[in-house]
Amino acid sequence: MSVETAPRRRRLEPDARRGQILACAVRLFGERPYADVSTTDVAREAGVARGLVNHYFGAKKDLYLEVVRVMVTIPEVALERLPKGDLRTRVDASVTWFLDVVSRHSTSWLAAVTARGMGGDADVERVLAEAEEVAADRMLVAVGLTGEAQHREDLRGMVRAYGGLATSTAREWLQRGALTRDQVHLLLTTTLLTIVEQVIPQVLADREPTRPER
Amino acid sequence: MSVETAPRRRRLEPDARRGQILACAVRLFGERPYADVSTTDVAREAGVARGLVNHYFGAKKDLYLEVVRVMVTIPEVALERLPKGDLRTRVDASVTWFLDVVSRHSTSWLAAVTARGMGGDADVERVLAEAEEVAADRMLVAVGLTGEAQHREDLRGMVRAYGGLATSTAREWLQRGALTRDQVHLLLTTTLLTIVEQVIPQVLADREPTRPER
DNA sequence: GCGCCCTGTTGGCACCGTGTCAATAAGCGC
DNA sequence: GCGCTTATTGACACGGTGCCAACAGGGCGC
Repeated sequence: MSVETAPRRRRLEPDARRGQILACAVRLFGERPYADVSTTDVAREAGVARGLVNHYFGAKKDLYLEVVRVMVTIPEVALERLPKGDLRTRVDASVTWFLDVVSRHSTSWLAAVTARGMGGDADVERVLAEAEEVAADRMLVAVGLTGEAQHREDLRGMVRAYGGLATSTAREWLQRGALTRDQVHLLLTTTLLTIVEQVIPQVLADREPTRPER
Repeated sequence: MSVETAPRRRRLEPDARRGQILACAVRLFGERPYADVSTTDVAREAGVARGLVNHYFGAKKDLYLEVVRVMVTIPEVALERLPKGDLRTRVDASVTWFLDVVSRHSTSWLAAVTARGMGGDADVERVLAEAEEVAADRMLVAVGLTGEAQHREDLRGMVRAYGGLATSTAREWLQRGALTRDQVHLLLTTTLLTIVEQVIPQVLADREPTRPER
């Protein structure tokens, strides 16, 4: 009667084990704040000794960085097939796409965005900033503002700021339930349209008072 | 030659001691993230035994809550003397006031806002939410949207969302230096104007399809 | 002025979570 | 089956936290 059907130790390939632990960590950090999740919890969840977590990820903060990176990495699948139509259409489609993706991964996305740096940690801030960066660039091409090489930095700043609006608005919808999806959609499209049509042209114009016309 | 000018122990009134410790904590948490500030640091900064910190504030998190509460509490002095003029004027004045106050207390304000809950902590989130609430209400009266009793919740949601834009935009200016104050001012005024004039009327209209006209 | 008592203040204790490392055994090749 | 590589473990030390009984500052009554 072989009771020991499961050997207490099972060897996995490093990549597999690492991925399994990371998956468990993502789940736990998604439902509880940073300080309330111990590496022991992660290890228990993965059915593994606590030391192994440190072996694969180093410090707890490093594990958390990986987790946040996974959480904010959005499936960059589509978005390549919507640049047709005028500005309003593209803006509308972009907002729709954004609301779709955040509502689908709402819990983990909320956790990642809410966890703005476990109290101002520099490294976490960096990871969030990188994600903002790619999102902003993607948004720039979506609304067709790829040129303007010399103002690229100003534009990125504007779009990153708009990202803050998108984040807080989505939170009002998904977390607080204070707004409906339609209201959020309306707010985000109208605002983005205003920024692109009114704010950005004025910024581009103001930046070169040194070279009037010619 | 009385060398012992300073008795190693000095008794202060509870309020005074508590306030002194809190002031030191505000300074430390303003320049370093939550995890990097130990209660020992706070005690040393205040020239006091570590146990006293726990005696007055309980757990470290409770002290942090007090600190955040202090950081986000804005001097509610003025703002009562700007409701003259049309909408554009009032919006402009409100944004100017906001930018003034955040730039004056930039470091502590940034620390508080960036510290979105030390990794999603519920209590810290609550304190931030309360601050957002009063800021939103203040903004509502500033732009003259006090009526509309039945839509108050929707309006507050909108304004809170706009607060996210204000936050991220100010961060682009103060922390990243990616935008100038003029650019921030332009973005915030134009956007707020759009929200009040275009988005909100539509929301108010859409909410009552059950009572068409009469 | 001298003591007493109230209470602000201290130092040390026990506990928990983390990071590290040598020891262990799983599983593949022979 | 044997041995070797290495994934995995358990125990150790360390630092930070919360708690508590003991201490002493300084105001009060005498």
